Formats: sequence, C-alpha cells, structure tokens
Amino acid sequence: MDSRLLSGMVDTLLLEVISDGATYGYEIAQTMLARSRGYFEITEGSLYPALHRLERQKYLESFWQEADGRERKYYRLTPAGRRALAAKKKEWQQFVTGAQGILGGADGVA
Amino acid sequence: MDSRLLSGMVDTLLLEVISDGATYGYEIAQTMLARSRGYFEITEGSLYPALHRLERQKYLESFWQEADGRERKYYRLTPAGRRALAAKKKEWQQFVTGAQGILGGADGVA
DNA sequence: AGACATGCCTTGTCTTGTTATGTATTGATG
DNA sequence: CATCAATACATAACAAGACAAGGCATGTCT
Repeated sequence: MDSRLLSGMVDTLLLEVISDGATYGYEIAQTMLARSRGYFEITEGSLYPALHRLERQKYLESFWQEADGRERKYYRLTPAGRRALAAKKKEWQQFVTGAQGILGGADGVA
Repeated sequence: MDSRLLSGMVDTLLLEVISDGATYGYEIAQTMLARSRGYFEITEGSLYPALHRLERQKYLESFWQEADGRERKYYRLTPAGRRALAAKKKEWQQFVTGAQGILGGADGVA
C-alpha cells in the first residue's frame, strides 16, 4: 500500500491499539497487522519513533516489565491520550466524509 | 484539519476533480472546497507543485487557454492518469477498510 | 554452532504539505 | 486615477514523518 496514506494516521492507530490495554512495540505491530487483515505493515522505523513522539506528548506512559524471560517496554494511555484518541478518531471520520464527498462524484451533500 | 492526513491523498483528489473535464488550478481548489463542504482547503503551495508532479508523471497534460480575458493553465487526464486514478481510489478504499478494522475495535472481519 | 524469532533503537534519505513571497491581470470602489 | 480584492500561476525555505537499513541483545530449536 501507499505508505503516504499512513501519514497522520499512525498516531491514531497506535493510540487505538494501546487503548485496549498496556502493550509493547512488537505486539502492537502484530495487532495492527491482524486487525487490518494484513494491510497495515508498520515498520520499526515508523513504529518506535511514533511511540516516543506520543510519549513526549504525554499521550502515553511507558514502563519496562519482564515477561517470558524478556524485558519489554510496555505502553499505556494517559487520560490526555484517551482524549487525544477521541479527537483524532472524530477528525478521521470528518476526513473520510470529506474525501468521499469528492471521490463519490456527488456534491458532498449525499 | 490535520494536514498530515492529506499526505498521499492530494494526488487522488486532484485526479478525481480533473477527471470531470479539463480545469485549472484556481478552479480545482474551489471545487475541492465545495465538494468537501469546506473541509479541504488546499493551499497554493500544495496545489501547484502537486499539479506539476502529476504532469511529470504523465498523469496530466496541460495547455494554456484564454477565458474571460485571462490566461489559464488547463489540465486534463491522460489515459495513464485515468488508470492511476482508478488504482488510487481502490487503494483508498482498502486503506479505509483497514483503518476501520482497527478503529472499529473489531477484528477487522466485520 | 547456526539460524530464526523476538525485542528495542537510530541514522540517513526522500517525499510532501505549509508559510511566505513574488508576479500579473481584471473589476470594483473611492 | 489610485487602491484594494479577487483571480491566477509559481517558487523557496522549512518541517514533519515514513521507510530502508543497520545495530544490538536474548531465547529457542536443531
């Protein structure tokens, strides 16, 4: 798929996946892949910087924890992250509506 | 709106608007605004480079023409542009489906 | 030992949207 | 006539962010 489309959606998708409960990078990538039926293959070069960005913005909190004999960096949403997710989802819906208004060939009123 | 969402969609939107018949930059911006009900405010700094890009890729052809006492640069789709538009629209639909699969909270099968 | 999956991270590169600016014409207003 | 707004095209500097490729480390399986 065209990775450009992902621009601006990565944060929303990440927050959504993490909103189901604390999880970590590797698992997030797998979840996104599964939930989009193999469509969203987020690469590490996008994933980790995005996670750090969201943590800097205080939308995520992280903590290291051992599981299965491995150290993993878990992330969970902050209250601000939850609010940001809601806002981003709304924005996404508006964007889709706007795009369909143009792509649908109609005048956007439909 | 978050301009990042627009990344990668500008080309598709432009091709779609132009597919209705030869038109020019200024009018394209107005059409996008109207058809998205005021949502897509594409600025000149995005619009003109995008048109040039699409012409370089042979998806568009341009020709100058006078109308209302003004010189305007009209664009129309090439056959390749028409094929590209169809492909991009399909990709967009898949992207939306994938995103809804994640945002919907379901497993994407719904 | 070697291969592979798991797991985190960073650097360099490229694309692309935004802001700001420049140029020119037409029509309306003072 | 001068000025301003709308029309119309274009480019340069800047910033954001996705990707490829690379590095590093551990656990498991053969």
